[in-house]
Amino acid sequence: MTELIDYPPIVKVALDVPLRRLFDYIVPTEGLAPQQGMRVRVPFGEQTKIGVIASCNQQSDVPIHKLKPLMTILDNKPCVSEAILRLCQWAADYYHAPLGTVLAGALPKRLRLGESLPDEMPLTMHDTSRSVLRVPGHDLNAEQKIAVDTIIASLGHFKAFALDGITGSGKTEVYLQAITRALAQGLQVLVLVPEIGLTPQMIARFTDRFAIPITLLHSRLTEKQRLAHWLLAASGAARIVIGTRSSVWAVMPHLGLIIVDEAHDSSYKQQDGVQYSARDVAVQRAYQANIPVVLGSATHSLETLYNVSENRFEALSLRERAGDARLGRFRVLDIRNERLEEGISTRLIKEIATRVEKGEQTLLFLNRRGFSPILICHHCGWVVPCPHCDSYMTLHLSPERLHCHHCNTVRKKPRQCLNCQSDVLMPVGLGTERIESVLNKAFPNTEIARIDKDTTRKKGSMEAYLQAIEDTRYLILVGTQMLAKGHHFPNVTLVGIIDADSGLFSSEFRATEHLAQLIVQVAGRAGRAEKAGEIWIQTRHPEHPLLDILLEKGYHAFAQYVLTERKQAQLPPYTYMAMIRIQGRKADVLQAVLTEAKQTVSPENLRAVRCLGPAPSPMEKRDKVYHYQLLLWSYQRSALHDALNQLTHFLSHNKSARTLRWSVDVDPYDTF
DNA sequence: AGCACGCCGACT
DNA sequence: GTCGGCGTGCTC
Repeated sequence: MTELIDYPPIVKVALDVPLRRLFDYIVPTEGLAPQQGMRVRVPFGEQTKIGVIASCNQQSDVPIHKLKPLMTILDNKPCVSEAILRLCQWAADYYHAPLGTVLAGALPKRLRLGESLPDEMPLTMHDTSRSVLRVPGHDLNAEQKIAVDTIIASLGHFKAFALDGITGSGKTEVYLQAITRALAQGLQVLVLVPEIGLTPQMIARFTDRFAIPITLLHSRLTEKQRLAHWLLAASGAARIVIGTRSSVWAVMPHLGLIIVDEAHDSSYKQQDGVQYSARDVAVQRAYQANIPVVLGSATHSLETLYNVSENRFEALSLRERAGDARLGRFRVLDIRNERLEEGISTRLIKEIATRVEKGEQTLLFLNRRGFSPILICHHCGWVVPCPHCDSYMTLHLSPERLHCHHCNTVRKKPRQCLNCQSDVLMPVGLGTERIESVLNKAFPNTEIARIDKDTTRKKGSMEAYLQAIEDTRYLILVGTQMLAKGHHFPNVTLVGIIDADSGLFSSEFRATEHLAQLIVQVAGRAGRAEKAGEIWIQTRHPEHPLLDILLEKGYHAFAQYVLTERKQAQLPPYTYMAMIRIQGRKADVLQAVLTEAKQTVSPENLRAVRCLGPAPSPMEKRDKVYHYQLLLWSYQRSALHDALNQLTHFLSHNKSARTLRWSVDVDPYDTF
């Protein structure tokens, strides 16, 4: 036993390396006492790294001669609070990610790089006697009042709410009044939004209402600003924090309420690195902190609606449309055998023309940018491929080029077919640019705005477009679904969904859900009091049951129908799904590694977990790299979890797998 | 992920 | 001769 007594104090440190374990270091006798959540600088191989102490005063499994002493303890009090460390530990476990990587995503870059915390944190303001309100709230209708009262009554304990409110139903007013009460109790409030640039109207409502500063956390901040704002939240001085995805990790010592606005939005799912869902992490955070969380949306995800039906979440409904807003009318436009002008039916062109004459705006959606997805030889059928991917190059017109949307390769548009030297190369298929050009021909004297990734790349250009649209400087707007997020366009009286069929017949299992969300979102965003908008949907399947249910009975009936389909197909939310993705330069190696990995899952686990693959990803080769995947799903979360543990264990230790890139995606958003 | 080490090919 | 390609191994 003497060696136990003589064993020096050690700390377990989480480092941002792709190794799913902690590293033990000897604590030098000099200096400050280490505590959980403090940052340390440690030697690591030939380098030094900054990590976070995950635990203290523990035994090490590593022989003492292999342990190195840590270099410095960077903090004199924990930089990561106990609550956030616990949340990160949960996430590391749930998403099968290294704790150090999760923690790295939770900290501002400057803290990750070792910048010291200020000695004196800003003093915390807890003057609850002073009013936090600049102006009193609006009068509430009956449903709003129930919602606010229910949320307020749950302050102080865990409860998850699905606040269901169409645009204009007064969801934001419910947030504001619930927040007012939380602030009056001296609590901090965290508001998550999909993209800060798309919510200027909401932020304006907050700053107009509250006399206290609103602290923002989003990607457009400089690192210096981000650190300052983060510190305000961590000190408790910031009472209201509005932020995007990664703000779900912000240290907030007096957190009392979390709101996730537009909770169905896909931008809450991180698609690289640790593939977490900020919506789900927010619910877990509320659970751990024993506080309420409100998920707000007009088109809740099927997961959320399922949680409501299972009584895990409580539904709060705002069905009345407050004030002057009116929901648009739907029209299904059967385009079978119709003459199409570059994808747009003459009927839709005519409808646009009547709006243009009246000076009203039209909004057209197509979820593909560029001019045309392929360029094909009219004589031999040759299509211009991407040299690095298993895909074809998208034709763009201004500037004229071929562009691969998967690896960003750009090349000149060829004059002739490289196969048969024919000079008849035809663009096939639709993109936003093509829609724009046909409308320019049809409406030569009308201003047309195209809004997609190509036209809004520059900082502030989206905001500029939104302002110009509000000022009716454009009568026709063409865009991808980024145009559908967050804005209300009162002068828009016509919305066109150019291609509903690509959503109805996609191989992605969430495609119909996303199409329905888009349709309902745009229906709520267009129109005003005296003139409700019309939503025209072009399809070759006007009798499609999903379209019929959505338009006749609404999103909820649609959601129930799709849920029964998901149940029959054994898909989420009835089953739990995960995806292992692996990337490398040799397809056969990827296939072999995943095959071997799959074989290591124990038989008792495989009985409860279904495993599909290994298979090449939908686009096998992307940017010179091959992608393979293993799809797993189970009725039992724990069985899936165990299988993932076995797989990640194998991949971490297997010789050929260690040199490859691989990732785990729990609750994948798509199977791509 | 980084970084070192080590073994083969084509260049000042 | 050696510079540098990337396969292999390791990080408390």
